[in-house]
Amino acid sequence: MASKKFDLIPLPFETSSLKIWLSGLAKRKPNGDVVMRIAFVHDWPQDPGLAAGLQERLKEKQIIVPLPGKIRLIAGADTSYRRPLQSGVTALAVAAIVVLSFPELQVVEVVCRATAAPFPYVPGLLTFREGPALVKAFEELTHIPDVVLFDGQGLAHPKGMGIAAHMGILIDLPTIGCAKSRLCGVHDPVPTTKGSSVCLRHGQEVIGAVVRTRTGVKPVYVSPGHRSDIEGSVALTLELCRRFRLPEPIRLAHHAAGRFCPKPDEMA
DNA sequence: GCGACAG
DNA sequence: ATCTTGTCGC
Repeated sequence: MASKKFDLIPLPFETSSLKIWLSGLAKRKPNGDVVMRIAFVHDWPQDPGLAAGLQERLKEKQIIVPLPGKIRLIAGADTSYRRPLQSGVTALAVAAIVVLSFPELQVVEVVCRATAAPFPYVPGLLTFREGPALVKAFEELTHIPDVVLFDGQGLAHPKGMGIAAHMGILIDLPTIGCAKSRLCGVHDPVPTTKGSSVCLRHGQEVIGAVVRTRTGVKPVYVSPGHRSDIEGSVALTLELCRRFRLPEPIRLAHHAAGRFCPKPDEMA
């Protein structure tokens, strides 16, 4: 459940179960709880070829547009792994989603869920390893964020369908990809001062930006996922980097996923 | 054929 | 990502 490092606060404004229920992005669980609804549901292929094919079909649904003008809730999502209790068994993926108020950045909600992760890590197919756990976590979220940040690429992916883009289409919300290293694309050297950024290109197309979030510290790779654009993604990412290299939502999600201890009965 | 390669 | 303690530096 919630990581005890955080103090969950009540929202200082109107965002309730009623609101998400009316938005159409919610569903009611058997136990009565109103939580987020996954807008696009699909099976998780175990075959790399089918996975790549699915990315191409999802690409047609991707929309690159400016972020919403009013942002009150921002979420960060991250996944950690835990070695199986017995060797030779499938690894466990632990997904965490932390919702923060914006611009205060107070923790509003934390959800952690674990699932088996049979799909191996393959560059370009990261979503098929982390996606199942992330979807399970999103289905328990009781607050609908205005934008979600992921620890990986969005548009800056060989097929333009990095984990931020893929998940954005599944939850039908604005998303941003913020990766710690490069997957593809080329770029000029990034000025060493905080706030500097250069374009990340793939051929003649600009697919994202390399952003210096801390002076003298390795830059991060930012690219829009779904319903967001490059400029807005870079600007918001910088606003979310208060004292560290990574934006606060992702840092907190990373921490939450790492310390979560799943009980035997709460994994798929 | 030889590298590169999110987490 | 994960296996892992201490340690160098701002």
